Amino acid sequence: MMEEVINSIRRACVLAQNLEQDLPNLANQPAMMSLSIDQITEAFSGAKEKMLQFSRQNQTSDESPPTLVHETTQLQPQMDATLMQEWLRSSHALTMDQLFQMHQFHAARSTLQIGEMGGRDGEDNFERNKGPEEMQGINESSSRPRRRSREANQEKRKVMVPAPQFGNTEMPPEDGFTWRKYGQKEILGSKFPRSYYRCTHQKLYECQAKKQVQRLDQNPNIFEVTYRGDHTCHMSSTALSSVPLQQLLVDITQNNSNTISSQLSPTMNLSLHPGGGSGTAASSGGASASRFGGDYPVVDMADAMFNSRSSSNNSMEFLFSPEDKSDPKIE
DNA sequence: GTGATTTGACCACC
DNA sequence: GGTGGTCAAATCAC
Repeated sequence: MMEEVINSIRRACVLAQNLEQDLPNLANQPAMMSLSIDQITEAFSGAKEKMLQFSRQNQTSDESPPTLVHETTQLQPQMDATLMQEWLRSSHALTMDQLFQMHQFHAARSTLQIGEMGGRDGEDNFERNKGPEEMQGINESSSRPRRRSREANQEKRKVMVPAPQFGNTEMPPEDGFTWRKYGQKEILGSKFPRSYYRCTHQKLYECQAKKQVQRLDQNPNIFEVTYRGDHTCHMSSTALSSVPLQQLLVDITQNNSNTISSQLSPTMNLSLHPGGGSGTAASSGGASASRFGGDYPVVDMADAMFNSRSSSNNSMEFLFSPEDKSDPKIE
């Protein structure tokens, strides 16, 4: 059963790889690109369905669940397959969005518009130009140049993230980047405060990526993470791209369904960032700066593929790198 | 000392 | 004027 899941994931990865290779050719063929994306999405969805099915089978057959996914389903009924599916879907949508961003970037910021997935150059440019504008504001006025742009509202990517069951449950699981908390605010109508994070390397790389984290009132075990802006700190060591594919595959092949559950516990993470990672914030008070433990195999693979900013054109190569000869099944 | 978090205040937007 | 997003001084942790 799990082999089917793995095979499905591999098929999806191959499709994604093909898509990336064809991106230059598909730049002027949105229909073809859309079709290709649909195929990849379906492939990942198929794998996800099988994985959930497999997980459910394990759950029903195992009376003494050793995995957190079982504990999760017991402790939080709302965190069922549907919710997980929705979360996976949202995460998936994010990665496809970023794939298009990548493509658009390499298309020399062409005027190509790909529906709602594209058209984010405006914000990017705005964000990158914001610095000087703010400096202008400082010069022109003694008051602090504080601007909440409408553009900032244009691109919001929401992801539902389950809260860890152990360790610091006040923090959402890590997402491959290091974040620095810069604010927290009580939100009207919400029981839980909203936390505001910016990229740790905002200054160093002028990275304008931000995220907001808020627990859902209905289900405190779920974080709603809203991402805004793009990471321009892709050359930093904070990118998930440093995660070797082998390790991700190991997560899948060795941990199978358990990986879905163990991701809920950052304390049980596999070591995805040798050397302790670069998250200086993570080492300070163990608070906001965070990283994924890397135990979301499918999601991580997708994120790794599409979120990777490690290189402008080798986000797939890091998954299917020449060094990755250990798994000849991947072609 | 350095860097992250906390938190009250400020400010833009509706 | 209310609300949400951000700033920045104070504080904390290493």
